[in-house]
Amino acid sequence: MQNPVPAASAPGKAVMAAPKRKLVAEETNRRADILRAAGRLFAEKGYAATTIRDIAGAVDMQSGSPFYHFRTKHDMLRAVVLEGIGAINAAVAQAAASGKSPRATFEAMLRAHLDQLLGAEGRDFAATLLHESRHLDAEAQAEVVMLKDRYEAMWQKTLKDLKRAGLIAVDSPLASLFLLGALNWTVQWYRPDGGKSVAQIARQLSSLLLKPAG
Amino acid sequence: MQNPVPAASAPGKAVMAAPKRKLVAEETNRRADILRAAGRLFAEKGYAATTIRDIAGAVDMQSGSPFYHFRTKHDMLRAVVLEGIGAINAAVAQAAASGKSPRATFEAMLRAHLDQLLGAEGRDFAATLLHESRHLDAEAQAEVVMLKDRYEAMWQKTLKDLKRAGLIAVDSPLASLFLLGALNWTVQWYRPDGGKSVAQIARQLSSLLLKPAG
DNA sequence: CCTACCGATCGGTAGG
DNA sequence: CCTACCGATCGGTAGG
Repeated sequence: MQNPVPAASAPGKAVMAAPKRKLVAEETNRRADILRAAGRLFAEKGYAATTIRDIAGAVDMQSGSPFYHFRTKHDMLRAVVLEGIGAINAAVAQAAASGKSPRATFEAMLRAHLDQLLGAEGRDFAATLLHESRHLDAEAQAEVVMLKDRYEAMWQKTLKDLKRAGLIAVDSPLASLFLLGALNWTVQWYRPDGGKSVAQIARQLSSLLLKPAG
Repeated sequence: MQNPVPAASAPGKAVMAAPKRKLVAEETNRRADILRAAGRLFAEKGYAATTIRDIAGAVDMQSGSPFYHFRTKHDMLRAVVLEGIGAINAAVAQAAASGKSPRATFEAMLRAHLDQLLGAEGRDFAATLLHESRHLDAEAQAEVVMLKDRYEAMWQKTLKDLKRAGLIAVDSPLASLFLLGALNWTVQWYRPDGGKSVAQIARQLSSLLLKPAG
């Protein structure tokens, strides 16, 4: 949304069509490069301790150049955080709609959430979402809160399904918060080269909360 | 440990004893004031976004004066974080040694942990411990990791006791991590003026994890 | 603990 | 997207 097409590539004659398309794609990639680098640095050092020069250097730009793609540093944070919650929401919603049994659906949702938090593609966006959202301005924070509420409601609904199926004793909102806490805390201790896979962690959490099968 | 007695209060004659003692007490209080203010600001805005001028202003000092009590901003962070983990450790260890039944001991430990995280006296130190420790240097981080490991071992032992008493199905290290995640995540959603008290939260988490009584 | 200050660094911009 | 730059702010210090 920010400078999707720079002023430099103003509309030209028909002969310009091909180069223009390529330019747009390159610019989009550059923007995505900056976002990935910003996400990694925000996750590693925190938003306030990350400088524009850090981000620019990570994508081999000069310090003023990121501002061609983003208006402010704050806009980068906003984009990273929204990417984080968007990816988690999409992944877990897909798992929730898989049409399997309540227990299998629940485990698929746990896996999806953990994949986003711990997997290489999503973890920097997720960590920034979890730890740096307070640096957003009030408007962006309200946006994030709305998306978070929607996300938590999805888990609340899943707990109700599990209760109805007799697989869980309590489906209070508090139970959702405990569950999300156990999930989100994994970013503090999970190591990719540790003994446990994401699928194993999901299964153990499931078996801790649900009644034994059969 | 940092400037416990400033050079200004060098040993004098006997007549100096009383004023000197008072001076020391005042200086100690000033240091504690700074630490509380730093904890609050670190918890609210994060370490990197908090300036020495913020902290000095919060205790009505000029911007250079905190350095009379602390060598660097980093030393303040270290002191805040160590105060945080020290207080949690002490509170939960006391609950663990209460000599009650396994279930009652467990609930007392949950309450103690949550009191430190959510209560007015400890929450800023605890939040700084949980969210800002990454800004510590390697040496201080190792110190914190050691204390954290000791703390987690205490919970691990408690889970083993519960297992032995037949109150819990699984006492793996992973279960400890899930439990601590559910506990530590409360700082993200708990509101003092919300509907639930710390004791209620502790009881609900206990009943979610333990088998029904009797 | 204050006054007065310093060098370094920061987010952002004008003009190309 | 780079060059060159600006005003603001930062952690920290010397001297009292």
